[in-house]
Amino acid sequence: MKVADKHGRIIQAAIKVFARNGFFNSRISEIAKEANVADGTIYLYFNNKYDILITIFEEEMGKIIASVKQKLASTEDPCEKLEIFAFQHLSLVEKDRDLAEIIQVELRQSSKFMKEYRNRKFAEYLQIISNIVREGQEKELFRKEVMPGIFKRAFFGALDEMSRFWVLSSKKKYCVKTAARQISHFFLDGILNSPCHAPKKIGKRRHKKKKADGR
Amino acid sequence: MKVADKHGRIIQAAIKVFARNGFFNSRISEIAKEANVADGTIYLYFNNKYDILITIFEEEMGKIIASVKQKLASTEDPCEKLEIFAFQHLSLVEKDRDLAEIIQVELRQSSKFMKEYRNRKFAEYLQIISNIVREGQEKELFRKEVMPGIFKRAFFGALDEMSRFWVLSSKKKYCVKTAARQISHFFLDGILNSPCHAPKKIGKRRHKKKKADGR
Amino acid sequence: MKVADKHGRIIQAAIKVFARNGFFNSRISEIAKEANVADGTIYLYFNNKYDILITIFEEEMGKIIASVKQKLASTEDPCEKLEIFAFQHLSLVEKDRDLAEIIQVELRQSSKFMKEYRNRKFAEYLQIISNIVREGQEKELFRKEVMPGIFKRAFFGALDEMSRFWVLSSKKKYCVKTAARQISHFFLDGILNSPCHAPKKIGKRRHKKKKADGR
Amino acid sequence: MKVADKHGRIIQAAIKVFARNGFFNSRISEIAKEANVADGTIYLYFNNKYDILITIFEEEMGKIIASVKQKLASTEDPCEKLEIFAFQHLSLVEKDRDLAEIIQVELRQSSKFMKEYRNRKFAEYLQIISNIVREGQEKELFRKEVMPGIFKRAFFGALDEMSRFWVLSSKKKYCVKTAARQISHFFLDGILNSPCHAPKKIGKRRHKKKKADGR
DNA sequence: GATGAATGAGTCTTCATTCAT
DNA sequence: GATGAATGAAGACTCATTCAT
Repeated sequence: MKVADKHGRIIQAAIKVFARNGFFNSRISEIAKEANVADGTIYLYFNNKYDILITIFEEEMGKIIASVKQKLASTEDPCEKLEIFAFQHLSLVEKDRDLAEIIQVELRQSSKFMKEYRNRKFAEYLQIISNIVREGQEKELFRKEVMPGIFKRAFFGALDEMSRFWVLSSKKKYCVKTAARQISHFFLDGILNSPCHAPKKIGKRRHKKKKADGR
Repeated sequence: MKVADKHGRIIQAAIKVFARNGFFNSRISEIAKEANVADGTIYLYFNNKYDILITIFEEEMGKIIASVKQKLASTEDPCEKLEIFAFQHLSLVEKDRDLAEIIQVELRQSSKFMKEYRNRKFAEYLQIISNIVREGQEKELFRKEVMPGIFKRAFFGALDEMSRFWVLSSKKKYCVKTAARQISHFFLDGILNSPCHAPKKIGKRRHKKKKADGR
Repeated sequence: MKVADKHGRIIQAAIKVFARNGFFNSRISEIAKEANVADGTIYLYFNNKYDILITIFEEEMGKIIASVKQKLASTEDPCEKLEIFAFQHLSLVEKDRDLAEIIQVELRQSSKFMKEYRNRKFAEYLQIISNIVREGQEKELFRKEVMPGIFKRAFFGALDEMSRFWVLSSKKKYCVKTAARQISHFFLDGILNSPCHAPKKIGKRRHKKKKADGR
Repeated sequence: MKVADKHGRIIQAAIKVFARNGFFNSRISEIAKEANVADGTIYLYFNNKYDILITIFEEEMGKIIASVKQKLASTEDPCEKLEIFAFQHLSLVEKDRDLAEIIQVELRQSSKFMKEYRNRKFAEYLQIISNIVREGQEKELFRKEVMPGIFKRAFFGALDEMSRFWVLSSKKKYCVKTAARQISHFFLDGILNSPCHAPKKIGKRRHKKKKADGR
């Protein structure tokens, strides 16, 4: 029960408190109170305040990555995979807003160490996306010009901004499913009505030409 | 000779210092030193440390919005507009990394006030994107199913994450032009090689069908 | 061995320091040093510097009032009571100069809150005097024209000024007993050599008449 | 006109501001504003903030002493003189509450310098009272046992406390004339109903005897 | 292991005072 | 003389961390 796992209780309390106040405006004493633990006890489990933040990231991101990877295993289709990724990402945000807020907001604090640390751990998550892209390109489903290194960021960024919307606004205009579908379709099909899809160099102003030919 | 404009000097110094250390790890005295000004002088121009952050956002976002809007006026084509927006956004990030870092990272601090404040000012910027989308839809260039409220976030998020890459990594693998073009093309054309573009309800798994029809 | 009662130690230290420098010229760090306590420890027991002052007043005035009331219980004679009050008041000042100085001087700081606060607590002390007067009037020992509301202030003021003399001058020309006796006699018998004591309206210039009748 | 006498304007402004906030809570800039003068200008007329306080005391006490002495010259009767003194003192307080508040409250700040300084200047005022007493004793109007050094403080203290009542309470239950008369009568006649006024050693419990002889 | 009272380093902010104009 | 922008010293208060129990 709640009594035993102090480590876990502290982490959960910290997630709640950090999400509520932000890392810098959170007090160790507040976390201790929330966890029903003495202030000093926290230092039996963590080196310092910052270490709690790192640990949250480490443990929770690990879970997330594992979970997403597992879900993706259900299909071979890169298109589907992208949509599944989008759906999973947004679902997680919806399910655990506090955690999402911390990963979204608090972990962007620009402590040099954090920046690098986060990047390393984070790269793993982004990698999932670029792997899907490469897979799609190998299967000749996705265009070769698409640069996976750019795509992974763009795709993640789109989801991330969408979830920030939820995290910060607390009212949810769109349902997760709709959002996940819309976003993955943006990236799969684009938003153009009926583009001419002859393979072309990305970077040539194709749609300008369209305009020229009468549209 | 000391430059007269203390307000401006303090803002510039603060941008530099906040970018270097983060808001909470920055000291007023450091900003003062950087601005060649006495500590107390800062309080002649700003109410408190936080006020400096707000002011940076207010003034600089104002400039950015104005600048972007002006650039967009050069064309009528919504497709081009998106690419221009992307290019402008990324260029600004490249030109003033410190400022970009602050807007990217520091302004996400979760002070409840900031969250709301930032959102308000920020909405203006996002609005530019959704207006382009609506314009494109009116001209029947963009699909009707695209929800501008989702698109604006997805598009901005893609650019934002891309620029975080620059801000945080400090090495730049891709040039701005390439990135801007790639990203706007993701959203215009999608990444699929030769999709079937009969208008369809977004939400129906179109690419699933493709799979079904033999691909 | 360090004494356990930190609250008490801080109060005593503060009395000493406030008396030495005045409230506004006293530093928390000085009080902490005097109390053999860390600066921060003070804030475990008091909300702020001002709160220490308030607490001193509250606690010590409580003791004083209780002590005086107890001493007064030893007699029924209002005349004696006045002298006892005078003696007690001056004795207390003599015994604890630092405390007396604070009550005398520092608590007159004109913070609007303090003014009112002090008055409330203080009224209790003055009340003791006016009650003695009313008692004396009921026993027909004291003249009916005497207004207890004025008398209490006059009597207290006389003692108060006398003690300021001690507090500020640090040399004591008169012994407490003498001063207490003189002052209570001023108020009981007046200073006139052989006045005509037919009951009269206070406010009629009695001593003028005397002059008229040949003196 | 208001324009010319900056010294006077600053003094008047300071009296108002010090009375409102207390010395330590008053800002030079507030005084400057009240006096319609630049902050720096104050330092053309005064050495520092403290110097303003001293000057207020010096100049205003001078005026008060002169004024009181003049009024006292109108009679030879020590009894009358005491009542005149009381009336004058209380009238002054009523006329200029701000000034009274400062002299009452602010000048009691326990800066060592102020304490001594105030005492010196103040002694002059108290001297007036003890001189009246000595005069009365020489004329055999007042008892010889009365110690002028104690009396002057007691009498002044009574008036002083009475005026604090006005200064702090802002409502005035008793009129100045009544208060002045009551207080001077306390000291002239005492408050006993019909004391036996055979000259006696002050210090012998006379009123005890009364009780003994049947009252 | 657990506690929470105690610590004291660290910083924002104020404001009397100065001085170039 | 007058100004008021600029200065920078100083201090109340906070809070992460420690350690005796």
